[in-house]
Amino acid sequence: MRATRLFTYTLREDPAEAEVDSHILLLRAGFIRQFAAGVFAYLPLGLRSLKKIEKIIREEHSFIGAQETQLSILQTRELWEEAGRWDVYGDILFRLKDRKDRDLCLGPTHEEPITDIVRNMVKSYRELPVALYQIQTKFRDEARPRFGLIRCREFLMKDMYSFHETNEDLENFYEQVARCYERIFSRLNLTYYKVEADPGAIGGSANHEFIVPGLSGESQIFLCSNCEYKATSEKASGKIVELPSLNKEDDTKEIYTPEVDTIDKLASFLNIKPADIIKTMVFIVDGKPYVILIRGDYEVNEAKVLNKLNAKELRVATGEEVFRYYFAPIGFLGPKGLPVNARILVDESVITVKSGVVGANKENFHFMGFNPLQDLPASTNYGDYRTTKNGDLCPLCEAPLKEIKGMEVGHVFNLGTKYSDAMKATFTNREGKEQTFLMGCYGIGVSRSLQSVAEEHHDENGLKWPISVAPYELIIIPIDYQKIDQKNAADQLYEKLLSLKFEVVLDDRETTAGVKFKDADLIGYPLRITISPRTLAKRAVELKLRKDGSSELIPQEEVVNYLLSLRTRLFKEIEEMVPPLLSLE
RNA sequence: CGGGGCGUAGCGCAGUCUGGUUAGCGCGCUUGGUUCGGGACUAAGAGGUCGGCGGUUCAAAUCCGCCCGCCCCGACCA
Repeated sequence: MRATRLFTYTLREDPAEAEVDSHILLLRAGFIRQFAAGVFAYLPLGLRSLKKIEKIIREEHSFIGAQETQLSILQTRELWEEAGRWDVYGDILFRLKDRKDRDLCLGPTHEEPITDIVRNMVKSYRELPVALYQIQTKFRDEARPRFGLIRCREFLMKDMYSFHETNEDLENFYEQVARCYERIFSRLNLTYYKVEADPGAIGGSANHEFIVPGLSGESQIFLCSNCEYKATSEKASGKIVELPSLNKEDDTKEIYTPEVDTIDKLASFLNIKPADIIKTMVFIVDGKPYVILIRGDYEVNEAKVLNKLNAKELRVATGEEVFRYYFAPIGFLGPKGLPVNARILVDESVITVKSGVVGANKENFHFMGFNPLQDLPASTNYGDYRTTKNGDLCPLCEAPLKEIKGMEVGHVFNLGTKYSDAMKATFTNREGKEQTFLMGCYGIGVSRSLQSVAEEHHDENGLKWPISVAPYELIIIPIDYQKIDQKNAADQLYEKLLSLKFEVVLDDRETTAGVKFKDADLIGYPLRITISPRTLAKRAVELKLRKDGSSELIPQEEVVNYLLSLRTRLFKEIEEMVPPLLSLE
């Protein structure tokens, strides 16, 4: 491609609308262009990189026997109602009507259509397992699109669904997909963590997210400082650090605490630690009130509560509700003297409080000296209902956990029979009986991955694409293309490299060398060849690597072979990071 | 959805508070000349319904009202 023909532009200044480096650079380098909040067009450079990611995804999926399909973006209400999600999915679903006033939506995900196809086509265990994927534009009317391609309303996603006869088979395939994802992210030269995640509303047993660190991270994860344990903040079950308790009181003692209705106020009013307080929260879970006791320095983890109660919906109760159910104002609620039939969940963290402060169920009063093991009924079950915090201990090895922020680029789910049950998707098993499919679903944010690569690989001058994702592998810059000797040398090399299937740009623009260099750095070509009177005098060209800035003179007659082996080497460096495929059983 | 900020040429901005000539600056773009290894210099140009609609006024980018859009911070997720 000649630079004079390349449909692009570069911006010298940062666009006002972008905040994150990778977003700024993708705009400045002419990879993408925004049309509306969370809606982008890909310009030729951006699309080339995106296609490279797709190609890697396709290759890796072929290794695990998955087949590509393309489901419709337009989906019918009826299908969504079958799995009960038309109403549940809410505002995030783009809804529209056709000319006959029928309800349709734009697919935010494709469990329903895929399950519909498979239940109609697969009737026998002999046809299993099946794994189908697609790379397709998804639509989600996000409450808050942000960070360019990171959180879009229209975005590219690879989604795959697998169908199995046995759970063993599903679990085996799940591991293969997880490995497939690790290979893909490795080939994109992304730093990633595979972390245990919460099954959440989608349900199912196993569930892992692939997180790239940084990027003003939307998700928080915990990494063990010692072992391999990694989990999302929702899933992580850190062990509690015991803190010294207050001096033990013989009995609970009522104290006057005027207008002290938060943990922070109470801690400073009594000059104690939040961990000396037992917090009493009220949540409305599927319409029913629940009291949750938790140590004052922890937050209730809503996902864990939902899982424990196998519930769908949860919210913090209002002050009125709390008073109606427990006859005490928010801020002064406590475990002593609650109605006998109250539903109570107690987090394990309260066990570490030997002499705690709790609400007295009366405005402006608390009790001191509450000992859960004595003062709560012996039948109390203790569970994990808290959000792990920085410094909690690893559940496997008890080393401190550290919290980092990151971005989810991939997710693998063991769905079990959630959708196949709801949609009556069955086949005949080897005993001749009807059985529902066991399903897995697996996603990669493709457009999000593109920006993640840009985020990890850039510097103050611009993008630094790994060769596997670069829109072009190489740019040839003749300092002055109008000079006949430079032009000849550049043209010759360009033609030769094209014939060898190099992805090469020739910067034939009539502009200064500085502009060409700046643009090359900004766009982030991994390799740059400079041809100038200086180099030609030595019958050589200059080769510069974007990733480390190193450069060397290469004799003209050797440059083609040198580039061929260099390209091979760069790909090899990436391949060496890729974990091996799991053997197929 | 709540809170904050912004909308003036392809991009970045000034002008708005305190209404008043032909709405300005830088980058980019066009043409000529001089340059030519890290975003050159110079001369001459082109490019605007000042987000939209309505109102106030002799007069509105500027004041008032309504609407639309974009960005950031929080509740959600690939």
